[in-house]
Amino acid sequence: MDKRAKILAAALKLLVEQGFHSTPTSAIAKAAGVANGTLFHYFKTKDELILGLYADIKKDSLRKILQGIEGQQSVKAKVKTIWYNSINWSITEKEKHNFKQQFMHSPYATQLSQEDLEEELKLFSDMIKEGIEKKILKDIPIDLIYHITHYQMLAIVSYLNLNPHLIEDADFYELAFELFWDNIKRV
Amino acid sequence: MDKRAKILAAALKLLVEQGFHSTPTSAIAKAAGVANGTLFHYFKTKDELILGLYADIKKDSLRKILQGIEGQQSVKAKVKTIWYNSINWSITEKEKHNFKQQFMHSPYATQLSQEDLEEELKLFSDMIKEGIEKKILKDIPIDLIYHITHYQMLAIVSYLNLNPHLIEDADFYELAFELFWDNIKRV
Amino acid sequence: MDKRAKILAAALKLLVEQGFHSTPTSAIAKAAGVANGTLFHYFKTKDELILGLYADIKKDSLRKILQGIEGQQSVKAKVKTIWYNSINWSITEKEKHNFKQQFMHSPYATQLSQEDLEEELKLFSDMIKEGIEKKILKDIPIDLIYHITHYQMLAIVSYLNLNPHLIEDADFYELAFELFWDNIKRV
Amino acid sequence: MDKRAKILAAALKLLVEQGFHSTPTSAIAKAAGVANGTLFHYFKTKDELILGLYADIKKDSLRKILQGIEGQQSVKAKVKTIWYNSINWSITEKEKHNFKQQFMHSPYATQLSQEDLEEELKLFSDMIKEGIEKKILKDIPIDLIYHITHYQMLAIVSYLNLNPHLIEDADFYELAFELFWDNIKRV
DNA sequence: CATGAATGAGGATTCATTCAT
DNA sequence: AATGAATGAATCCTCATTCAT
Repeated sequence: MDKRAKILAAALKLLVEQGFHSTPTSAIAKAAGVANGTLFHYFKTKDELILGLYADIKKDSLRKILQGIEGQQSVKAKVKTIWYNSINWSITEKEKHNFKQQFMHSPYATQLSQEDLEEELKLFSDMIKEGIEKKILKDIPIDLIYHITHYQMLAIVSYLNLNPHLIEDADFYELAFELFWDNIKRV
Repeated sequence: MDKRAKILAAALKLLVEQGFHSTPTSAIAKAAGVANGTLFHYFKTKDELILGLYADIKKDSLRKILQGIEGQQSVKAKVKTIWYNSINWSITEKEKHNFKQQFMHSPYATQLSQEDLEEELKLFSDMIKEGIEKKILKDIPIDLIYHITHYQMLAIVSYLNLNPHLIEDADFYELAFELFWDNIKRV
Repeated sequence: MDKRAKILAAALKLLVEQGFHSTPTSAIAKAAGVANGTLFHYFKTKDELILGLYADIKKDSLRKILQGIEGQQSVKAKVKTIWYNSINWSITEKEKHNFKQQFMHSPYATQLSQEDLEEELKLFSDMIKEGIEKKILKDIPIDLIYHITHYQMLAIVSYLNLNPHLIEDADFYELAFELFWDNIKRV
Repeated sequence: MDKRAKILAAALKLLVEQGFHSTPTSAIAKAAGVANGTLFHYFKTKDELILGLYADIKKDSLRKILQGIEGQQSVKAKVKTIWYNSINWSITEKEKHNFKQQFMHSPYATQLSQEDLEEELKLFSDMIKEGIEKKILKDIPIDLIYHITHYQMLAIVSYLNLNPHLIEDADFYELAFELFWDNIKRV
């Protein structure tokens, strides 16, 4: 692992544990095993480090979420794959998930471009559109469906973190997905 | 308005705008129209101010959310009242809602007691239990229903903030509630 | 006990325990059972309180030290009385003794007038002069004898505080006085 | 002189002049010609600076006090060497002496370990023991002799500071030592 | 006399950032 | 590229003192 990666890894751990402002860059450098100044060689400012970390995490998240979607035929199967991948990523990459949540609810979020915010929506809007056209999904605005979906997944992640024994329980995922599907499917 | 209230009001405004750590206590005092030391006369530390503000906001939120629930007969009417009150509070008290969200995703949240975290759940669990027993709601864990409900409301609030013209649209609330009701009602 | 006395008593206790600058006037007022402002009604400033406390303590010390000296005939008996009274006062009024020591080694000491500093010396100089003239004491400067005497007593007080079991031991006082007497008596 | 030494030198001067609590760290840094933060780079807290200064001064004092003692044969010659070295150090290093006195009479002194307090006693106890065994010194507890000796030296230092013309007067030192010697020698 | 809320200057400490090596 | 000593602005908090009641 090169120094840049070491710094990012240390930053992720400490920023999530202690919060953005309560984590000095010196602590990050120390945890990364590099000198104080080295951190600023790779990231011009602390903000750049945090924004860079967010970008890295988001890229990682999107990549993992889309895995296996190509092989799926039906809209429901595609949605299920994404739904499962999302929750799986948030559980296995708990620190990254927490970082994202903390980031999105901090003043840093205002620095994100419109484009950035809508990136995820765009990836899924074709699939949602297809679902609506095929009368599988409710005929409501695409971004409303996206919103509901996103928060449904957050609900399940939060619930799993409070009930960790369910993480390995395949039945629970089935149940949770069907709950969610009732929410958006056309009746 | 007494000085304590002035300080809390100024704190709410600034903390939401600039974030917890980027808001100096001096700025809060100035905005409240009191001397620097006065803030510390009412709140021993900045943390105590933030925790105190959270407690105040939570109390306000719970009070408003429960309004009018006594008059409702059916489980669905009760749930609808709470659902509507919640969203209404989050929209009309946008700053307070944002503060709560930022607070819950910050390291401050870890300072909350278990009791504190479950307070809202407890208030609603009887109603949820009644719904399950009467075969109106799905037969799944109470706290799972609570979780889903909570996040559904967050989704709608977030969606309304992105589409402010819908805030006055009664039809949208009907639509959104029915969506949500599909999610938890027994089929 | 009136409020002024209560304040002085509380000040003595806290100032000795925590030091002059680490003891807020608010803590003194609280310990004295009076309001913050009341302290400043009796003492215009914190410095005035400390100086006033010193003055009180010094007066108390001098009064006790001179007790019973009138009844003594010989120079040695007079010196012994003073020597014993001094040590006794420092042991029984330990807090006052410690306050005096801390005061004398602090920058406050520079605020004392020359007169103030020499008051004790003057009280004893006649006795010392008599001792020298009667060839009982060594023929060395009066203030040197006074200095040596003063520090001898401090030595014994310090030693007694480290060995508290000797405080009740009359033999020890005899021994200690003879040691000291060897120091200043003419041979 | 490196920055750490510059800070210690400035601290010594200012702390003695103005007292521990009346001397801001900013004033020390300024006097040392370094930035405010630099002081905290070398000393984590103001307390650590003061404790560190005390440790340095004590080391310096002990080193100077023991100089030349190896060459002395008799117990009296050894004691005289130490007595003279001690007074000499206190007079030439007046600021350090005053710092030590102020420190020992402040609440900082309670932070010293038992070991720390007894270090000087231990250095001299062999010599005192030898003196008692050879029937040169009075047969009284070793630590009592040490106490008396220590305070005798303080008395002379205090006297010399009030009478500076005697500092160069070799006869005075002879006189003062003989006075002291009468105090502890066996008769 | 007594109170205690209010003040605001002052001080210890932190920390992002720079830069000479 | 890497280091870590050095910087000084920024911030939390303290506390002597005032004053309206």
